[in-house]
Amino acid sequence: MMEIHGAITPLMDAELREQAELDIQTYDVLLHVFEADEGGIRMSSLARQVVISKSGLTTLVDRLEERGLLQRIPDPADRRAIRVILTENGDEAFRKAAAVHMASVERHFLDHLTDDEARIIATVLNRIVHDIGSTAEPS
Amino acid sequence: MMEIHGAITPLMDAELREQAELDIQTYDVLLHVFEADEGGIRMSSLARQVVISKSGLTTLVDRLEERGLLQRIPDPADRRAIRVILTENGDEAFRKAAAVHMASVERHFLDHLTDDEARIIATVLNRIVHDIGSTAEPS
DNA sequence: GAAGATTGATTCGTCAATCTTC
DNA sequence: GAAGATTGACGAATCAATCTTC
Repeated sequence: MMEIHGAITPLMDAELREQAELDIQTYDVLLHVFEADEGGIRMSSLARQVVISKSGLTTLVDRLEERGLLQRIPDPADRRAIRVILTENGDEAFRKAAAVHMASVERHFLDHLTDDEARIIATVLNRIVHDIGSTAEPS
Repeated sequence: MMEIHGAITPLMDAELREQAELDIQTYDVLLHVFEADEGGIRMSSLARQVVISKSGLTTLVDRLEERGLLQRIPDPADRRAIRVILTENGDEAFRKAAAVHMASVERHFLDHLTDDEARIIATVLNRIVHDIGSTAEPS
């Protein structure tokens, strides 16, 4: 699995860069902001969902805000917190990137599987995600 | 799969660091050097096998040579090339790390699968590795 | 005092350029 | 001129420390 991930990720990353001007890390961030919708999502919550540290997310959001894809807004309920939302441009860029990404996943992964295999893999992976989430919660 | 990888890799990386004083990247490099054995392996060949650039590998091997785990030796057949071999310490460190890593893989991954599922996944992943290797050979 | 977020120092990876050997 | 490897400049991620608000 490590090998697959190591082989496929660079391919998808390259395709996203070329066709959507986004790296895969950024795509992941935009995805979670997109899914949040309505009032956006907290920085700390976002940092937990993507594979990046809190401070790493700060600088990444800095860059995306400069590019006009994201916007920071104050949290109405907690003055310590900052919420992040997609701009018009960010929404557009994400939708375009999502199409590219879906095509990548299909071509590099799903096309190599039968339906039965895909079902089994989905089942297993979901189970592992669930198991890990419940047991090994690192500090 | 991205999610699993993002969740498991940090766990295994942390365990390797704590119990074997190696990060997962380094483990991967030592593994390939270990598998080469007898005369070692070329830097460029190693760079292709692990997920890292040529120059990134140079600096990583620099650090591992300073720690006394690896050693550079001239290639007897090609004076441009440099071969990398494990030192005694490197061999010992790798064997220890391998034990830790195997235990991690079992606990975080294999234990969540039935034998049938493991077989199917192995089959599928091998097929994908093979397919990718034959089609998308990036320049 | 703890949670949310940022900043600064350090570390490491990548890219382009360079040097040597084929 | 191409392949093997290294170097230096630059970008970005992590950790610890800091500031503000709860």
